[in-house]
This record gives sequence, structure tokens and C-alpha cells, in this order.
Amino acid sequence: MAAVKKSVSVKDVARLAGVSEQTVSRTVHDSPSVRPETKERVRAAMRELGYRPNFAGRSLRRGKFKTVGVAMFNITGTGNLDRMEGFAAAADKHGYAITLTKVDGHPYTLESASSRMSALPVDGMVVIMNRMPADFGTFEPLPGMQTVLVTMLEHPLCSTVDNDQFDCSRQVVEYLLGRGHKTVHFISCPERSLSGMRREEGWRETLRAHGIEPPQLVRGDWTAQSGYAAGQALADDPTCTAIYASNDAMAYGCIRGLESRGKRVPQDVSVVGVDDSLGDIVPDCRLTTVRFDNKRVGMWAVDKIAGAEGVEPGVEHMLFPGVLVEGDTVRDVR
Amino acid sequence: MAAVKKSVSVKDVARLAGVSEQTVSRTVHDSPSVRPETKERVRAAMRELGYRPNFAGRSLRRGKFKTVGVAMFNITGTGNLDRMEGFAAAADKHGYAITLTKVDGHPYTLESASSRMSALPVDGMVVIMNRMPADFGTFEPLPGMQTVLVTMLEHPLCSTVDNDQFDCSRQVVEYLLGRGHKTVHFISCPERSLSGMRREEGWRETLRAHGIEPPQLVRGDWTAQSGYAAGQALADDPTCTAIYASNDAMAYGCIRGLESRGKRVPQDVSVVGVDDSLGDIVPDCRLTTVRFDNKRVGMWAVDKIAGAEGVEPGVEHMLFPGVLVEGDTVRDVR
DNA sequence: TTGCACAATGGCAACGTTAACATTTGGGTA
DNA sequence: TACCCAAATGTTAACGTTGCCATTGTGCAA
Repeated sequence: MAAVKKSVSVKDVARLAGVSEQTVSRTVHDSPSVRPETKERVRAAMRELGYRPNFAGRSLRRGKFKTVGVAMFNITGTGNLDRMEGFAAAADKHGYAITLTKVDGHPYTLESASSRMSALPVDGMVVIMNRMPADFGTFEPLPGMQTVLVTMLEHPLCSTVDNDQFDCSRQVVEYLLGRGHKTVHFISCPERSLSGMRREEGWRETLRAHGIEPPQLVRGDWTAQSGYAAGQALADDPTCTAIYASNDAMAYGCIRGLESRGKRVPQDVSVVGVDDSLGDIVPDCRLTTVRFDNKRVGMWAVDKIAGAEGVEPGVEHMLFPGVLVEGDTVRDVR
Repeated sequence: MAAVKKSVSVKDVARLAGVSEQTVSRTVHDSPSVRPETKERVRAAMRELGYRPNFAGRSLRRGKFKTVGVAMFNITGTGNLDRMEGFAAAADKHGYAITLTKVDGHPYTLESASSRMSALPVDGMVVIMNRMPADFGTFEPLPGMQTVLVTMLEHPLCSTVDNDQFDCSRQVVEYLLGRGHKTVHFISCPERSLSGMRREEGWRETLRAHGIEPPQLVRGDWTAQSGYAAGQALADDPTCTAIYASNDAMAYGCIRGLESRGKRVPQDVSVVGVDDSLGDIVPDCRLTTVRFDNKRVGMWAVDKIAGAEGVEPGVEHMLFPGVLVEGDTVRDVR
């Protein structure tokens, strides 16, 4: 078996089928102006030679790649898998592909993501932001490269999309107040997290909007251990009847911490988390939490690029609210 | 501000800089045979026009895309994020990009993954297998498209790489036997999981190799709930002093199930999991488990493709062993 | 028979880049 | 001065595809 020296082109197929290159091209695109029997002959030739259309030639001719680039600073991050599911689903829908790139976070700038993408075969790009890039205010997307940022911050030149973390806290706080709690304690996250800070703002402002001065928050670090410590600390606070934790791991840790101090959940204290990430990992706890649809966020981002064939697309900002999922960790105290 | 009509090409840059197209190309590639001052002039022109090299033209000329395609049937799967981290890292190292595609699993065949990739700008492809594809035995990779499968099964025509699930069970069983346990009970997973079945085989065969007839296994479904039930069931079995669960969620569930029946871990029963996925989610449990390096698996797969510039690469099969991480859930009974 | 419409196919050029080869320039040596 | 060498730059062609326009063939109405 001789090695395949070079890829077969329309020219080779045309020669074998005894037609012109153009007819081969038309057959590939299933044009109605090729006789069925000719088509069949061409297709037979394609099969025999193992012809596959060359992407480079095609996009050079078309000036389009039918591909969306995704730039990530951190690939391993909560919700990234679901977002990718969304990217892939939306891309699929439009006949697009996804090109994934890890961007070095030093410096953490949109510019570095953008220049990384600029030489790749993409028609537009999505950047997943976890922190605040140094050049957020000054960044300009590459001309002709539609850019969508996954973040809650609004950008003047790029469309943005994310989960609504502020509204998430509003939902949780109002849910707890609605069930009779006089205030809501909060276990926060490290201060450099953008989404975490919005959650904190939402908690604080919603309480104020109800005329309640927010109590001292307990700072956590996303881990169950920190939630455990927070739970132990809050167990001794008689005013604490409801706790809202920035994520489910801390919420679960908090529950165990409370238990270790003789407090029962939800009988003595109610606990709510965020992320709906405990699912199948913890056996005995149906945590009340907020579920985000990261897949939808991902789909929106890619839709924005792949859905805008040719038309000059405007800058748009989209926030998707989470859904509060009731578990067994909140008690009605009315 | 006039809209950018068409992309700027070397021709435009050459005209503005007053040099030939070739000199522009040479400047882009930082060839030493261009005078520094000429280079600077060309670069200035590039900046002014916002020139970005066109990927299509480039790969058409080169016959290479410098891109590896990744086909997944399920994007949301344990370890996929780490694998992608590995794909991206290895691609980066070689100056490659990653193109991600979700393949419809109906039918679940390598052929469908392959044909999906065939029209994309990729030099090789990686397929992540979760189940047994219908055409595993008969599949032939596309000519000229180096194909790597992420699976434990060896394929005659494609390189393969994965974690060594068999060895993982061997390690766990021998570790527990080494600490004095007379046998090891097993909580399995659904039967359609390839890696899960290898874990089961490893458990069974290692026990037999030590002259121990494997006890009746308890079938789980990956969830902590099923582990909880298994723990309760095994709590009444006086021969059960050590339990090996197919994943950490079931192991944790099992611990809680045992506790609910008055058994303490590790004092009464030792428990070992697999995956090291509990990390920051559970506060009060340092589970003994096996950690896999999925990033390394991903890197190996992409290295195999991107690292083989031009040379005809042979078919190779690689299994990476996991590392047993000692926690606080195993007791020495010697 | 001629003319005409329409279906089917072919020829050509261009997309942007770069390898291979060709040409010019400047400086040094015999 | 004539010559040669190397450095610097230019010219040409080709990669594979497809839009545009030209050409050929076929059937039908005038």
C-alpha cells in the first residue's frame, strides 16, 4: 500500500470522473443543475479517491471560516464544562466549529486573548473572564472580529453575557425574608472573584432595600472547610437563623459545621447555597440552592457570532437569572 | 469611520511600505535576511493597516493547519475539564490550536466522529470514548489524519491513551490487603461504563491473584445516594471490613450510610474511593482515594499528533497509572 | 427550417500566502 | 578597474475552491 502523498483535490476527482472541476464543486454542494447520473459518477470518483474538501481552499475562497474561537484564562473553572456544552451546541446548530485556546494570564488582559486569536481561523471570539482584566476599559476588539465577553460587566464595544449574580442574591435574600427570617447572614468568597463580588453586593443591597442593615459577613474561600469554620462561628450567634453561602461547597460545609455545634438544619438554622453543584456527591442533603444555566450562556455567546451572518451586529448585554431550587435546608419561621 | 470592507493582505502592506509582498512575508516570520530598518517600516505599515495574517491562505500554502480536532460524544463528563487543560497545554507547546466538536451519539460510532472532523481544518484528531462504539473493531482512520483514541481499549490502527483503571483497582486492593484486611468489598458502577468495568475486573482479578474469592459486589450508579444504600447494606455484613467504591461520591455516600447504621469509618470499616473529586466539597472527610492525571492523558494525546511533524507516526498505546492518596478512611488491622 | 429558451457543463480568475528561484546592490579583493 | 561574493529584495507560481461568465446541447414553438 503506497503512502498517501498529497491530499486529493477537486482536480483529481474531476479527472477521474471525466468532468470539470466546477461540476465536482457543484456536486459537493448538491447543486440542482447537475444531472443525477453525473452526480453519481462524481460521487463514485470521490469515494474511490477518498476526497475530502479542503478547508483552507474553501475558506480562502469564501473569506469565512465558520468557526468561533473561545479564549479561556482558566480552563478548569466552575461551569466551564456546561458553557462549552453550550458553545458546542450553538456552533453545531449553525454549522460552525469551536476553536479553544488557553490564554496565558500574564498579563491578564483582553488584548492578550485577542492577539492570540487573531491568527487563528475564526470569524469571531468569545472570552471567558474570571477576573477583571487590566485593559477592560480601553480594549478594542479586532476589526471584523465580533467579540463576546462572558462577564457581568458591561463593555462599550463588546457584547457581554453571563449569569445574573446580583439577581441571584436578591432571589435568595427575598426568599429567606419571605419565609419569616429577620435577617440573612452571608458567607462570601475571595475578593478577586467578579461573580462572587456581585453576589455580595446583591445580598447587601437587597437587605438594605428591605430596611435591614446587613450583618457582619464571614469571608470564605470557596472550600467546604471554610464553610465549616463559618458554620461553627455562626452557630453561637443567636441572631443567625438564615445563612446564605456563596457556593454549595461552603453551604454544605456550613451545615456540617453547624451540626458540630449542636445546631440542626433546617430546624435551628436555614442554609442556602449557590451553583447546584452538590448533586450526586453528597448523599443526605437536598440543599436549597440557585441553579444557573451555563449552557444557555454559552449558547447565547456563540449564537451572537454565528447567528449574525453578514449583518453588522450591535453590541448587546445579556444576563440570565438563576432559578432557586428548593431543597430541605430552609425552614419557614413565620 | 468607514467600515472595514475587506481584510488587509500582504499586498496592501507591501504597497504601503514600498516593498515586495515577499519582504512582508519575511518580516512576519522574522527572517534574518531583512534589514532591521526595512522590517521596522513593514511593521509600521502592518500596524497602520491592522494587518493580520490570513489563516486560510497560510494553511493552503503550507498544507498544514497546526490544529488538532477533539471529538467528544459527551462534553460533560468526569475529567473532561482536566483533559482539555491537557489538550490546550500540549497544543500551546507546539504552537497548535484545538478545535472542539460535539459528536451526536446516534449512532455511537467512531465513523461519525471521523466524518464530522473530516471537513474541519485539523491535522489530526482525538476522540474521547466513554462507551464502546459500534464500529470499534472495523474503524479505519481517515488517510493522512492521525487519530488518537482516549480509551483503555487497544485499537490496531489508532493510538490510544487513558488512565489505567485496572491498575487502579490493583493498587487499592493490594493496599487494603497489605493493611491486613481479609477481603475487599466493591461498590461498582453501571455496566455500560468502560472504565468502570475495567475497575471491576481489576478488583476481581487482583483478589483472585491473592487467592481470595471476590465477595458479592454491590451495584451502584455513580451517585452518593447509591453509595449510601450500599453502605447501609454492607453495614450488616460482619465479613466486610474494607470497601472499595468505584468513585468518590459513592465512597462518601457509603461512609454516611455506614455511619447511619452505627459503623464508624475507619474504626469499624475502611473505605477507599476513586477520582479524588471530593476535594473542596466535603468538609470533614479526607477520603483515601486514587488520583488520576487527566491533564497528562490529554497532553499525551495532543503531543502524539502535534509532536509528530511530518514523520510517519506509529500506533502506540499508553496507560497512565493513578496515584493512591492516603486519607483518613483506612485503618490498619494487622 | 430557424430561432429561442433553458438545462447542463466547462474555462478562467481570484482569494492570501510563501517556497523557490531571480535579480539587484554594496563592499571588498586581486 | 574588474571581478566576485553575500546580503537584501523582487518575481513567479502554486496551494484548493468556487463565483462568474461562456459554451454546448436539447427540446419546442414559430
